[in-house]
Amino acid sequence: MATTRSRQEIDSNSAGNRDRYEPATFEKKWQDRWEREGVYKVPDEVPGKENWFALVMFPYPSGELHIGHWYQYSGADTHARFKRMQGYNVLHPMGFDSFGLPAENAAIASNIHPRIYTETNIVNMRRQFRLMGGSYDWDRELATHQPEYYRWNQYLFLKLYEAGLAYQSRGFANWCEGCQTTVANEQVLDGACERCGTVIARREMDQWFFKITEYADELLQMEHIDWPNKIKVMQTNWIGRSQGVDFQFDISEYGLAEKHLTTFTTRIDTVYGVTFVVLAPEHPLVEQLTQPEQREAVAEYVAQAARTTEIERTSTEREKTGVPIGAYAVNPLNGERVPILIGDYVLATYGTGAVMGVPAHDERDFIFAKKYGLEIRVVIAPDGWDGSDLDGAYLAPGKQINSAEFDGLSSKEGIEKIADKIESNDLGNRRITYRMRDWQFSRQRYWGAPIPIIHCDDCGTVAVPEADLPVELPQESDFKPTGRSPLADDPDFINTTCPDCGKPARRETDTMDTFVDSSWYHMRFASPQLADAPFDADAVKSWLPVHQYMGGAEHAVMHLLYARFFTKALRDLNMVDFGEPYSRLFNQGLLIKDHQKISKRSNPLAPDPLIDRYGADTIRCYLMFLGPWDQGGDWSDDGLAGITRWLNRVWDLCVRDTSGLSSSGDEAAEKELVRAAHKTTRRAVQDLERFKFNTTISALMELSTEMNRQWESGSISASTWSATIDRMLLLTAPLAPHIAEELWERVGHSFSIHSQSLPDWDDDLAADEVITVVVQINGKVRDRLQLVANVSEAEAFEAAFASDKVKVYTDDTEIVRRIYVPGKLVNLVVK
RNA sequence: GGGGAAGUGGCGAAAUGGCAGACGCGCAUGCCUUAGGAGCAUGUGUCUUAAUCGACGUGCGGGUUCGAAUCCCGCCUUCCCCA
Repeated sequence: MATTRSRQEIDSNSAGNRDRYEPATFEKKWQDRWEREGVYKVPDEVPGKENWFALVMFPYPSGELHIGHWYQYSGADTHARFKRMQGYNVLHPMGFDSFGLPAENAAIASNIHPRIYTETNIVNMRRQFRLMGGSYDWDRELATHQPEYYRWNQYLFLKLYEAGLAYQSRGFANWCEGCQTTVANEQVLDGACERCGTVIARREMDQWFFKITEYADELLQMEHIDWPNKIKVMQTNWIGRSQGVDFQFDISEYGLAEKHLTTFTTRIDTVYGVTFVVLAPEHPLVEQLTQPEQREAVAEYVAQAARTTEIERTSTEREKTGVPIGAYAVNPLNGERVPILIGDYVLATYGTGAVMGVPAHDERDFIFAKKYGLEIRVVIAPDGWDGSDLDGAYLAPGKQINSAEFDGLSSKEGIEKIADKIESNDLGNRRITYRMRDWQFSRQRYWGAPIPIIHCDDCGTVAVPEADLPVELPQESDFKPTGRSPLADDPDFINTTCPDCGKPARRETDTMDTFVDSSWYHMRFASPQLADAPFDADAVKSWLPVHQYMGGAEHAVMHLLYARFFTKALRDLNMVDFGEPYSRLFNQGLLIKDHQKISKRSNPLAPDPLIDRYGADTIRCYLMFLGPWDQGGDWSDDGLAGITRWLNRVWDLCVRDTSGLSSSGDEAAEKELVRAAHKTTRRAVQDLERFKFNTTISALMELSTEMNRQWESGSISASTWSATIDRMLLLTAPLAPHIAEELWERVGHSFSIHSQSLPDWDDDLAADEVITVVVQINGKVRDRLQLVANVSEAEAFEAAFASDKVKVYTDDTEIVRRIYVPGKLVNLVVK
């Protein structure tokens, strides 16, 4: 330091030791003192204060906070600080989502044990969160890879398992070759792995599921939560509720055990238009129904379908293919015998894996029928249809024709009446299906919470007794992925005894999806150190549900859906008394740089050098000033100067020598300054509440300009000046916590500004005395009048007619209408 | 293909039925300075003008209204989600 003088030191020396804003000289000092004095420590209850749980989605410990993290976390911190200064008892905790593939893959790449890698990263990121000036209560920090945390993951799993909400089942799972594990449907984007982009394959294996579908209908109820509509729409679409009918075709002629072939349709009104039936290639009856002469073609097609991804199979662009299997099914409503085909656009996992082919009224069936020369029979007549062939499938409602006794009904009535007939004749049932599948949460990887299950040859699947939790991850396992869980190759881990019969047994070796960890972490924050339960009932009552949740929209149908499910399940187990985890949700936008998402791997921008150069407050404010927080922004260094200048100006205003100010200033000037202060307070408080940090900063910039102007006029009293300084600092504190604290001390107040209340505003003091009334002629602005604030309508018109600029347009014309908007505008409509 | 969000100066943006472009960047001119990646002042949508006045102006085209960036309809473009 003695030899390398900073630019700012040189500046201040050459400027005659002027007192300048040098964040490096005090930011750390305040961070240390906030921590030492526990400014952000929060007890569960404070008399006279309402609790406010401000939760921001916790990060993966990837190693470095990048500027995108800063964007997310400084906005959330600003809002939490705002709420604290509004008088709430604010819980704003931080933790680490420290299990999972990113840490594990990075650890493998650098050949370090995932635990060492993760914990090293956490140390660094905790340091960086401090540099940012986050108002976290570090006593409540949690990390999901710690046995103290994941034992409760295992505990909650057991509770769900006992309640029948977790189960193991064999079936086709989404296999990611890149990640060497299965992933849930929610983690497949466009047929590829959400994490690594590898195309997902189908692989049949034993997997664990949570019965999220049991809550499908309740998950659709979102009127009572204050969430962005966008997220609600995405969840609704993901759940994909559709009402339809299971309808049974007769296949008894083949003498199989199964006498019926069940199809699912949402358009039972078109049932008289069925001219074929399509099965998914994986449908269990395909094998038995296929006739000898078709066997070869069918086998080939089934094999080919198995190699095709689900996304390809259902793509609307792709040609629909299929092969007949030589068998027929009888439509019991009209006795018609129609061919059965297999087609890969039918998925085994949706509905019943079989659909009735109605080419006249379904696009895919239409193309399919054209291609294979199948009959296209119209049963829903379009308006004014002349009986000629259709150019394409007719999907809209219409009138039933060719539909036996239902002819003449509207298709809407047809849906109900035909369903009634099917149910009363025992040919099928109304059924609701969902696009959403159960949540497949077992992973064949090392770095996750072991599923606490023991497999015994005699007793079957046995839950690990609660007293034996946690089932700890073995420290010394070879953690490299092999296609099955690395735990399966660790004899010390896998070999155990059955809790029921005591004979040798094997442990389950799959680990849990990390979304299990994050489905309840908000509850753990209420009592993070509790040793004998996942959470303390009283603490949960104090803090939950989360008042304000903040984070990215990319979790819409993953974390946010899973957490809602978990909360409802725990409610039904009488562990909590609410069904929604997050009462209010706000999604910040994405910060990009050079048209790319900022991430550690692809496009890093490290904040540490920026802080060295500009200070944490400058970076925080700059990020918040880019634009509305929910819209995201584009990082560039260009605009930083504006924030630097503003904070310099704030500094300069606060360190001025006020000894020359008089005890009574000029009345008009004082009024003007007070008005500016109250207006700014109103704007800032209202905008902070709505996460409009950019306009909050604009308002504060305007106030600092106005303060300087009034100072120059020399007619402000010492008391008004200092009251305005206080107001400005209090409003700046949530955004720029360090400079606000430093100046709060310098102007003579005691520690800490962050324990103060935000100032109130008085609408009367904020009101202008003179207002500008716009005069329009036929909607065009022709003059602007300066009038007293409480001007009457008559006076306003009188003033308007007196204006020479207006007279030009009103002479020799007839005024047909006059509009008056109080305090704002006069509009004269002339002819 | 379906659903959703958005489109405003050279740039980030503000205004959600009533003065378009607040605030900031950049730029220009001037002041201060040995110096400027510092500070201060003034100006800055386009056309026209010496300057005013005036005209035009919120992706494009229509509509509703005394009045539309804002509401409605159609189109184009970009982004997100789902196929």
